[in-house]
Amino acid sequence: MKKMDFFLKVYDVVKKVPYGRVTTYGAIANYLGSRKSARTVGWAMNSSHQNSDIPAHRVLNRNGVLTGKHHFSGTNLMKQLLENEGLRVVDDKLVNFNKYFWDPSTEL
DNA sequence: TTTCTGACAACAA
DNA sequence: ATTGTTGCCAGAA
Repeated sequence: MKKMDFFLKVYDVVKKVPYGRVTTYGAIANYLGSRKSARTVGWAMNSSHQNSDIPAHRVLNRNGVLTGKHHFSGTNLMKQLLENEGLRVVDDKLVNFNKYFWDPSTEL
């Protein structure tokens, strides 16, 4: 296993998130083996911005809140992307989050 | 090299 | 229920 194994796994999982679905940092971290590495998942996303085609807008925190929206190009780009996939966002939070939640541990 | 921080989340008090 | 601390990994100072 290489050093950046964690990053690669994160990328891989995020890229497999189906259209119109979302997942969380914790879910990915848990799938990778450690639920506490959720932070690192977010870090991977930050890095992914300049590396690959990662749908980072589909990754939210456990509350379904667009925590990382501020890191996107615009202020509401992340929100727009989600709405573009048929989702609904109110007050930087995904509506029916539980319904759209895609857990790699369960569905992959 | 040591220390701090960061798109989070769980546990303790 | 709310607040504070701890764990995880990688990068910057």
